[in-house]
Amino acid sequence: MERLDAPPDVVIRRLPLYARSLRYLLEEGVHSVSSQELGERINVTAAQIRKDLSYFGEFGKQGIGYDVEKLLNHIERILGLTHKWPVVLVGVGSLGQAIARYEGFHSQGLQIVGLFDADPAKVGQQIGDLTIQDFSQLRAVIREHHARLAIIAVPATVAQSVADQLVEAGVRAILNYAPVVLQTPEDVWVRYIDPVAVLHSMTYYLAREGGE
Amino acid sequence: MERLDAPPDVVIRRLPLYARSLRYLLEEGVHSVSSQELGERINVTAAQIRKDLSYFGEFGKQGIGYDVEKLLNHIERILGLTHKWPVVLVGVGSLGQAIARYEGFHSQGLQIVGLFDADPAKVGQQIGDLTIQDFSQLRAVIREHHARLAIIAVPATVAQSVADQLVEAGVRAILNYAPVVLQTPEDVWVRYIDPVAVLHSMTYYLAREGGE
DNA sequence: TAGATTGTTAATCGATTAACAATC
DNA sequence: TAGATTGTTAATCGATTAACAATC
Repeated sequence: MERLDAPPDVVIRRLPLYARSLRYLLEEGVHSVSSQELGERINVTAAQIRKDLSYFGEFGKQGIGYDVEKLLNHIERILGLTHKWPVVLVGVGSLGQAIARYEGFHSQGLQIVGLFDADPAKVGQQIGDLTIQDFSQLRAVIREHHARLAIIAVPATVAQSVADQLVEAGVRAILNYAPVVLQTPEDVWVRYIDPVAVLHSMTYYLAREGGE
Repeated sequence: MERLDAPPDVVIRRLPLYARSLRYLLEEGVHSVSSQELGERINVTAAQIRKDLSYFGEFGKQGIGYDVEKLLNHIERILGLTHKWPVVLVGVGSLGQAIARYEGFHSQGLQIVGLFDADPAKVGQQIGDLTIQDFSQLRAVIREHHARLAIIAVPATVAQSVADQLVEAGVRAILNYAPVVLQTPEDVWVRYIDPVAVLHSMTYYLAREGGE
């Protein structure tokens, strides 16, 4: 049967994990996988995987499971990963540099097309094959590459202002590493990378366990 | 009334965001805040904040709101942030270096007490006031500092093996930056920092919006 | 006092899981 | 065919929201 409900965001957030696991399986030379097996690899129940996939179609075979490559292709198409996505990166401190250098972005369809920093001493420096540019170039670069994705890796104090400029220049989705909640128009997607908050949520449990 | 239910993990994961927002308010010299105002800052409903806090006690005053400093202190106590937490960091590539250099950990009660890398060329190098050590020292350092928290920033291929060693050495909570799901005993907490997966979940929506 | 806002209960909403007919 | 596993429905579980009495 066909599904017409818009898939919930929780489901969308799991799809990239399914895709990644399938990529690993493919590398290992595994051709077929059941929802059970896939679930064990990523600590998700088999029922959840099947339910999630059912929002998008029927990709498996009863009695057999899923063809790894075919399912991967389906999920990549669903996620829009059939083409490269241009991304601009704002803030080239040590974190920004690590992001710029990480080939895990590039190999996964995310191409950084612009590096920006407010520090005049940094502007002009080369990171890989990109040159750090001044904010004044932000708009032009975003337009030129039709970038709709941006990564913010600036200090918390300026993150909101950077976000405003990005949105103004046409960015539609922001991955924010700065420890502040951004206020953006509702048609702009914002997600957070917040290791300190995550660690603080784990100290809660550690504080309650017996310390040694 | 008193609450006896264990607070759900979603609630625990929001507490650090409340704490951070209260810290900003404190810096701004704001002494009192309502659940409404706090909620607007972090895009959470007032009802949710009040409900979340009710798992831990009564911290506000009807008609007034919350005393910023008092509520912050309460939440920090709940999260176990009244003392510093020793953390070991495994993997000192460019990401690991950025983490090691980030003072946002240190200022928030997270003290990196050991840096480890498999690359003999890196062992002995100094990052800030720490020297990169060989894996053979992992156990000793974890014991010495009673570290129960670890950060993994190694390549995906070795992340599981590193996790195994960490757990074996007594680590109880892991923040994993490697793009693999870790298998650990159920009394070990694992959380993920996964920018690629997050970006891939946003491309889903962008692919469906009108491109320009 | 009147107005504001809490803490909590009940209602709603949404997500996960269990179960099983369909079928490879 | 018999065994395995899908896709889907219904049941369960859990989280969010609305509403309001209590009270500062």
